[in-house]
Amino acid sequence: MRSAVLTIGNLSKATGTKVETIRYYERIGLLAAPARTAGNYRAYGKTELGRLSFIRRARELGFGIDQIRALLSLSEKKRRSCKAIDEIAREHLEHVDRKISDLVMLREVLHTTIQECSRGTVATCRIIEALSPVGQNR
Amino acid sequence: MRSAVLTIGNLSKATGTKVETIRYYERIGLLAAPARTAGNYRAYGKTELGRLSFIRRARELGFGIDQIRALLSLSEKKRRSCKAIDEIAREHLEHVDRKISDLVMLREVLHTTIQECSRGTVATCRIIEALSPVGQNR
DNA sequence: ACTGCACCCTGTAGCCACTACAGGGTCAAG
DNA sequence: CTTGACCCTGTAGTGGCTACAGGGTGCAGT
Repeated sequence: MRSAVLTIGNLSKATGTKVETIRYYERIGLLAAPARTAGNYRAYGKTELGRLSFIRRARELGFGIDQIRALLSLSEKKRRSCKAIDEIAREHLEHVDRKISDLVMLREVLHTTIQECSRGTVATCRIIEALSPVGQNR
Repeated sequence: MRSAVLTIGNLSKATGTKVETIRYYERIGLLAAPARTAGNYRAYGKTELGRLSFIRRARELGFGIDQIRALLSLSEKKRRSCKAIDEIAREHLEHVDRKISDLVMLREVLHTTIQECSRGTVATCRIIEALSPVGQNR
């Protein structure tokens, strides 16, 4: 039993990817079009399983499709320096850092606003007041 | 000079919203269709300026369109309790909190992975290794 | 009166990364 | 030989815009 053939459903379960998503990855060229069975079913092997697992892990880490494309292509050039890979990862880390600090600032404003809410009527609600332009709040 | 009439471009500048976005808000019913001039230009007044400012502030705080719809409708019922408003805001705060903690966890994994990178060749790159399924990394 | 330009109009398509059908075909178990 | 789980293609929808294309309007300068 060498490298069983996987249907799209098997591959889906094995990688935790929805069937539609796998077909989507094929459509956008992230996965190559696989061999087909007599009944026109997609037939996947270990190679595709590996590639899809890689993609999923990278997605979980928040990499974008184009970044993953680059990572995949770089990962095949084993003897090259991994400088380019490092750069993609660092760029992404910076992106995540920026996103976190944006959200933390937003959270502060939101939290403060909610804290100030008097639990009274809408007319005196500080949340609405915070959103309303000056002098429009009556 | 009582409440000058604003063109869509004026409203755009006054609120920092792109013209296309204003038209989009109209299309989805977040802004009412305004009066028109003889030449079929949209003619806005203070009311719309106020409403759009409100929407923009809420968007900056990350509220979704449907939440803003609810906030706008609630904000008109001045004598009601602001409980429902408080709830929307709290729900959104929770959402933001969850997003932050997800991103912080992700950041940790990413950061650790990058730290481990030996700056050698792709074959020994820890970033690629972290993404590769077990036993696929050679 | 004419020209040029900035602005406005509608309608449609694109972005990201999927997700969700509709309307059919295939395959294995009972 | 039927049932039901799976598979196929193709298209449209999600959120919240953004970007055209292909036209019309308004006003300042000449």
